[in-house]
Amino acid sequence: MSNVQVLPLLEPEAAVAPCCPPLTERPFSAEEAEVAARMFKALGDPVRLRLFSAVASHEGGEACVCDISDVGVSQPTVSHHLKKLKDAGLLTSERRGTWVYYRVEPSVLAAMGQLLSTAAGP
Amino acid sequence: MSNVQVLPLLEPEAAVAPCCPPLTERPFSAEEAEVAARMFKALGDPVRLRLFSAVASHEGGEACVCDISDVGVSQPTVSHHLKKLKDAGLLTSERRGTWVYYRVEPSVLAAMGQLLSTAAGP
DNA sequence: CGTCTATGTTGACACACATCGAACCAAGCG
DNA sequence: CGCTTGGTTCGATGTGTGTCAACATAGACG
Repeated sequence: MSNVQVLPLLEPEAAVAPCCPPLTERPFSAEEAEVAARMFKALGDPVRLRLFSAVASHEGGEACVCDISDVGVSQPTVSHHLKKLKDAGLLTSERRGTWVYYRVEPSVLAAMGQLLSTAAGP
Repeated sequence: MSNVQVLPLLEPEAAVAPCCPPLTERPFSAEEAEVAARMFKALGDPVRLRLFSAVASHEGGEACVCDISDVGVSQPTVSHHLKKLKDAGLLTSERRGTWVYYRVEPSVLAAMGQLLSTAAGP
């Protein structure tokens, strides 16, 4: 049983900087690939991508679950995917009264954008 | 008037737009999410990410399998992942004599970069 | 307190996937 | 032609994942 749950807490500063250089700069090391693949994987599901996009594009940068849960799957599945996005560090959640609001972790888009930035920019 | 270049500034589905608008622009439709998730998923594996990065960063933009197959898995597994990347449209392959060369599909980085581009740059 | 709505959690199940060894093609070389 | 090296395909196997129904929790409200 290799079900070790060692989740290294993502410190805010650690989450921002050390993700990775652009994919085109040099071959990724195993560690870099592990970290970056986790983000890509989290967005590698259509339902999660729609949820993420719905939150990211929602006004104010945050969205209540009730506003984004219309993606064609059951409510527990939505909750499951939101949890995955949260575990991957892409979203944060906060309960305010009856509803739970999700919000995009700002550093994430920057990190992934840097990953895909070509060395030869415009 | 045959060399008119239409700039796809306001028409996301026209011309260049290879798959989707930025994630932050509006909620993705099911079809957009399906297409985009396929690319993210292809890069959502550490081994594939290392292979892709190795090809993308290799000089000349292409690499022989023999040059990038040192990622800690067996050679059939490497071939399997390269095939997946090829099926996802991220890589192309060409046999030249003894060796097989892989090369990054150029439009891919642009497409994914556009996906993650925030309306307001950093 | 009891009840209703909004989310999260659990258990179960089917399917997909990553991985390997072995067998199989392709090109060069004696 | 047989041999060697490079690469892909095949079959099997264990693990991961998406999904749902059922249950659990957290506030709001009467």
